[in-house]
Amino acid sequence: MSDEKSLNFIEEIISQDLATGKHKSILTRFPPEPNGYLHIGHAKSICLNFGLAETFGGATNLRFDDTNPVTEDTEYVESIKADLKWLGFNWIKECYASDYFDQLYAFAVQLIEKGLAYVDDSSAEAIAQQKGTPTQPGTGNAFRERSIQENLTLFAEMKAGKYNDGEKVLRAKIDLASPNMHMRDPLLYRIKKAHHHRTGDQWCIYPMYDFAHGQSDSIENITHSICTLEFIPHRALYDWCIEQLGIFPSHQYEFARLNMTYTVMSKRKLLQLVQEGHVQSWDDPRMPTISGMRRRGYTAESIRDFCDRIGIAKRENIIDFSLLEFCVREHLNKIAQRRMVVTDPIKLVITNYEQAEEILDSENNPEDPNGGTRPVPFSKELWIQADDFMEVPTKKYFRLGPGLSVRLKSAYIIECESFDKDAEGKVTTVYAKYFPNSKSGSDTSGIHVKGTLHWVSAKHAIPVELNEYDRLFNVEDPSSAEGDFKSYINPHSLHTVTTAWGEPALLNDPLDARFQFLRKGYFYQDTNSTKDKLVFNRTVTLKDTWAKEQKK
RNA sequence: UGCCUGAUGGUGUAACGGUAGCACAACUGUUUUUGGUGCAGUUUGUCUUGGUUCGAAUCCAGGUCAGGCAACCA
Repeated sequence: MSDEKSLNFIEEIISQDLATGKHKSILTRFPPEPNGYLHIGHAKSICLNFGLAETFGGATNLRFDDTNPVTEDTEYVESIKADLKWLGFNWIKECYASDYFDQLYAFAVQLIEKGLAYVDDSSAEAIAQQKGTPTQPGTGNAFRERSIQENLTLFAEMKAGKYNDGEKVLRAKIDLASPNMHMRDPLLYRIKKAHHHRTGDQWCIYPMYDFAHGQSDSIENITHSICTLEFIPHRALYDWCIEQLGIFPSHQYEFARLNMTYTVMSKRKLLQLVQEGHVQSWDDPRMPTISGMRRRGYTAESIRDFCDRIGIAKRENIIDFSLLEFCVREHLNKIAQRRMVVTDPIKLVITNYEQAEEILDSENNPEDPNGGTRPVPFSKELWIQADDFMEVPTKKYFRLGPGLSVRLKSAYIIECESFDKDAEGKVTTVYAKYFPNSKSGSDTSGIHVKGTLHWVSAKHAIPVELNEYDRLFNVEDPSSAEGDFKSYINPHSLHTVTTAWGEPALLNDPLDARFQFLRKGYFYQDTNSTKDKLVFNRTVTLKDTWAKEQKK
């Protein structure tokens, strides 16, 4: 570890554990509950857990924390695995907490035998009340004093299905006066006569998180069990279970979860967005889900780079969305194929161009010396952007206007001569002459222009549809803003451009190609795109210093 | 009134008693056949009050602020 890069606090703990011989090698785990789709916050945890194993020569288990049958489903198991693979991570073992149900049951029996657990017949409300408050100790009840034998019998009956949901629970017997609420006789098992996606109807009692997670870690010999800050108060219980059971001492460490500006990260809120139709699906490109980002065109590399850059610490944070965008642009700039697409088109007629057409070459990627070129047809009538022409140009406007000259990318320098307007005063056609000796690559004209425009030959153009995305919320922190977070949804987060013209090369490009549409942004073909109707999602815009200049 | 975390520029994150650094953002300039990219630069920071020390972001004590802690969820 001679890197200049400093270690985060978990890496420091691990390198010490390795140095002191506490562990010969490390084993981490990523433990999602299969009740929803993975999002960028999970990606942080994934990159941490798998990254740690990579850095220190260990391995990582994928473990589904499936102890609540009513919320979980195999659909989620599959999507989680797909997202993980797409991100580029490989787990050494695929595990399920439900694989340990027998073992966990035996652990509970052990605790009862040691007089450390009891069956409680109280209602949920009664138990909550008896727990006291953070400032007041809890009070016991008579069930707490049941004999070991009685508890054993009752617990076996719970397992056998003798009781209904909510009739009885198994609780640990710890300390009702503990300043840590989680130690006030926490629930270990509850009755749920529900179908489990893996164990079916084999069980009707299910372990709670606190009785399943640490023991699962221990069973798998996880050395470093890493979770988020809200589990800090659970650690005492995690340790208590392991100690009382005398099993492999896994340890829990906590880091701060990811928050990002202009988005929400809780599963509950994301679910609302989908169910109430604010977005179209879990993989809507505006969602912070892994599948949404994938569909939008973010690369796995850029997401991993992002997770690397945000760091790991214990303080609450809210990361600028622009950092994610930076990571995406940085990667895409290196790999994206350059293409020309005109949105909001107006006609440009080259008055002195007499050939039927000619084929020009344009570089696929100026950042890649081996990127090669593609043929681009040029002709007398072209499409250009409406905002690349101004009837009365402002200062520092480097585009087209009466008498102004620009270069057409990979083609010729032109000079604007005149223009037509329609009845409403909207410019419809621009007329310009071209300089035949200014052809790209063999320019002998000696003319210097400040602007270069992208264009598409009208008779060769293919129609494309573009989905332009903006941030989903119009405030930085919708979750802590006053009122309902949904009232801060940006109504313009999706703008669909139905009449755009693309260059013909697009027809032959592979489905999963990454594009930069010159001067517009990075684009990626949508899952609903077809050969007959090409649909592209805007992954991210280009940085636009001209737009900033205009705002001044 | 309790317990647990934490506090370094706008946002993240380093500095492990000895020069407060890096990245993003913002802003300049420069290069450019993308107002992209690249390159160079600028601005902005140790929550507070005491103490220990030659020397404190770092150690100690008090305070302040922020977040968390009670679900038959994870």
